[in-house]
Amino acid sequence: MHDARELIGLGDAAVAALARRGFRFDPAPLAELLTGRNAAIHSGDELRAESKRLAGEVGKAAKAGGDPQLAEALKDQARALKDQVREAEEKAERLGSALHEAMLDIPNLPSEAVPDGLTEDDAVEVRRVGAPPSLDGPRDHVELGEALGILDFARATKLSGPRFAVARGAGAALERAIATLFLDLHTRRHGYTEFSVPTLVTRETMTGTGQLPKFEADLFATSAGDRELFLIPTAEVPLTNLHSGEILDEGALPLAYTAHTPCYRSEAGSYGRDTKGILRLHQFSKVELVRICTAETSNAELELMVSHAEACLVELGLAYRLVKLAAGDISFSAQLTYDLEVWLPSQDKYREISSCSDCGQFQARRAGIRVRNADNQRHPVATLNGSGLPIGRTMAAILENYQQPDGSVEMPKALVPYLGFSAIAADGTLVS
RNA sequence: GGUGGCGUGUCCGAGCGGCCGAAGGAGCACGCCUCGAAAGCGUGUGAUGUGCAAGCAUCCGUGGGUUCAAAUCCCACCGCCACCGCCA
Repeated sequence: MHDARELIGLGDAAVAALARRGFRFDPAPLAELLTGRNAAIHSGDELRAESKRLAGEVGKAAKAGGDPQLAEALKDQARALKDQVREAEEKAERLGSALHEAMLDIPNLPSEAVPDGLTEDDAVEVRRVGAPPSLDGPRDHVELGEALGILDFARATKLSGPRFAVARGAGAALERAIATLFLDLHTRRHGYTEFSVPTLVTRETMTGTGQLPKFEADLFATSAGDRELFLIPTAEVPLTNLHSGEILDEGALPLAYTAHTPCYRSEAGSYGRDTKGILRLHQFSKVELVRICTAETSNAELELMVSHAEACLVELGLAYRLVKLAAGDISFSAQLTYDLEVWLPSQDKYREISSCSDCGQFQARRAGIRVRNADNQRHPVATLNGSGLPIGRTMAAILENYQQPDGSVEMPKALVPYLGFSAIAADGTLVS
């Protein structure tokens, strides 16, 4: 969420910046709500001050044992004043919440560093790392996974419907090994603190990071009795909201948090896309990175976080490229986003595996996360989040990139200690 | 789910319906003292809104209510603690 005064003050610059991401912004009605609300607050304050003064006089009149008629007259005045106070308060409340609701629907401003364009095709490539393997007629991860007996889509559908997967034997072990490798990497080498967090969260928590109120259709929700909880689409939500409503000491920043959690997404609106395999599921698991820092350092922090996500791919020996997303393609809360795309031999192209975003102060304002600086001033912090990395897509990339002509799949060296085997033979047996 | 107790500032902890944003401690910051430190002494030390500012207003778990006036009275809810029941 933006600071209303600031956004309105930006005027045409804000309109232009939001237009870059395809959002039509009209500051006029907001400005009207803001000035109306402030005027109502002001008059309410004045009336209340007068009311307090009167109450004091009533007290004096009554205590002094003075004129009881005077006290009664003052009470009448005070009663009349109270109606006016209430009126002003209601007006301020009404205009204030209208303003707030309008503000909740306005996306973050793309940073100037973000390239123009509205689609993923407008992303700008930053660099390519590693060389895709040369494979003759590569099989895709679905074919490989089913042949090896480590992925079972038919039974997953039986259990839960489309867009779910079952991993079996070495497949399940592989998921577990990948997650552990990533967590070890981030906690031991990159300095992140690991968390285990709730994956069901309140509406308020979802609003803090910007998933709500606008994108309710993308979420799975649960209810039990009169309780309503949402399944997290990413650990970004609980990790970032860990500090909602808090004032942090500048010296404690940056905070670097990681968690491995299941993620749930309705995937509404992606009907035709990636219907096959484990690239796009309603439930997947992911190791997430979150950094909380001052607004001034968020640029550098984003570069750092991207390097941490990249390290996962380097560690696994997977070829990838880094792209900077176009203004129209970054997520609602982001002001700058890098995507990591891993090479997928079956598709003969790079596919998104990580999204690393600098949300600036946008989420912090919603969630009320602030920092106190040396001068005792308070400002919203900056929040960043990135996948580091999703387990399923990583597994798909490993299967496809490490497949051998004989139908077996080698395991990346970094995973062997976690797995206890170095390859899966074509018939599904493990090679130690 | 049942019964009882409790929810006040960074923490502990007082608080009679008006003089309470709130006593008193602790902590922290600064100053004095000291060769330096500890102790001691002094001063300061919450947040939010609004306003150029001075200021004004709001906040004592949350939301309602009573009253001219609520941290203080009433109601509901939430959370925490203890015991009981149930349970992975």
